[in-house]
Amino acid sequence: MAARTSTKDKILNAAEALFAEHGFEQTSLRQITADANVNLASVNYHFGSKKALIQAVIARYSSLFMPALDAKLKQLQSHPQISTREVFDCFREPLRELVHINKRGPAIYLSLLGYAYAEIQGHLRRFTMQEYGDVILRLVTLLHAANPQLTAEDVFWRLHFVLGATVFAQVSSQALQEIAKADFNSDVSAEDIIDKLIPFIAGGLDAPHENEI
Amino acid sequence: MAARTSTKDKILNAAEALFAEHGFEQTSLRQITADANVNLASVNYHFGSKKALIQAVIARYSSLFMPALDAKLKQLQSHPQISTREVFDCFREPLRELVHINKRGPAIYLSLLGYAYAEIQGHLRRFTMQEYGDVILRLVTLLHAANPQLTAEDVFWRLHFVLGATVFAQVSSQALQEIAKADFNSDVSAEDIIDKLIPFIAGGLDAPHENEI
DNA sequence: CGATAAATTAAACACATGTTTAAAATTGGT
DNA sequence: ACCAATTTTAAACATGTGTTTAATTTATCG
Repeated sequence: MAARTSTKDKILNAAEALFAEHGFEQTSLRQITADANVNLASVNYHFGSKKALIQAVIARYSSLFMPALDAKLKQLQSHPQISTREVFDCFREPLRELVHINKRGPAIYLSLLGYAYAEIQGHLRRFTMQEYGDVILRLVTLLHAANPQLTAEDVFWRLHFVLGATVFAQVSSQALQEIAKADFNSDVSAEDIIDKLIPFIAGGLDAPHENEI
Repeated sequence: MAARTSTKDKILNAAEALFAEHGFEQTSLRQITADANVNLASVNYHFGSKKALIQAVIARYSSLFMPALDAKLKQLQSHPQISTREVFDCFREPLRELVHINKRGPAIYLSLLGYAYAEIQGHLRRFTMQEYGDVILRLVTLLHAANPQLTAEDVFWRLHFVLGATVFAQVSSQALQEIAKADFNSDVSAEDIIDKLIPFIAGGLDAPHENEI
């Protein structure tokens, strides 16, 4: 037997790589099945539809990441004093654990989240929100505890700015890495980007509120 | 004559609204021409191709925005002391001026930039960079002057985090506005979002550099 | 007006997409 | 080894896409 991995897994592996690089809608089933060395019709046989495949790809990561993040957040919750930085550091290890799914798992998952958030009209976002809404709630609560000077609404908005900076950086990471290589002669990995990102988003979240210019 | 505006402008107006909402690839010429009350073939007649239409839509905004931004930046350049906040405030008025193209011009332009940056493989980004590269350079230089404690590379990365937070917030602004309305009973306009955004990105850019966790 | 150019139109084109079908191949259990 | 269930396969399907064509209409101007 030449193929050790099942057809289903071959599809998932090929799909997540292509989805992370080009987005969901821009990736065709023919590209996926060609990369996976698998027949075109097997996607619909094993998953039912392309939409279901997309959800399966994301679910495989979320089901690993979200509980791990939740555990970290719960642990932090018992602390008497909480800083924004500590909250975001909770993401680091659960993200790293995603290498068990794929060597580039952390970057892939963030890209997937970005596309899921931006592309499909609320569909995947709503799915994630109702599946892991309690994790998000805990996250917002902790951030609010770390920044009592902000209103709950300000925390909400800044959290989404954070999400934007993160997924955008990840989605366009390849192009940015090339530019950085050309302009600064520096090699930055996906993890290096996260290291650069965390001080930025922590600083943004901690910024004082201002009413007008 | 029922139509005062030319076919070319009707196409541009319909296209930019659809592009800003759904992205370039997700918007079909048939949607555009239907919204514009115009024949399908007229797009290729007036613009040559869909790609050329996309560039024309963006160019109409950039040719107004970029010189205005550049003027503001030049003006700031003569100041003896420069803060990050002052640099970003340079964006405010040029953005507002875009209402002369469209009432929702500022939001549309930011969305267009977001899709241009994320969707097409470097094509539009490279176009913008070589057309307005000097403006970008002036921007980076000023940000570096405002943050001499950072390396040039750190400024580069943080600037792209800023760009990510901005376009992401704008692209998903509609969904976020609805959530904010439901959760906090607040009405926030596109301009309100920018008001919330600027302290955040200034705080992120001013954050101290850190080597490791 | 009348002729020349410009613009609009309906139709077709060539191609890519997700999905379905029905036959063939493979597998698993007794 | 056999039969039944599962899986794989090639082909077709229906639909949507950007683009082109050729005919018609509208505008321009001597």
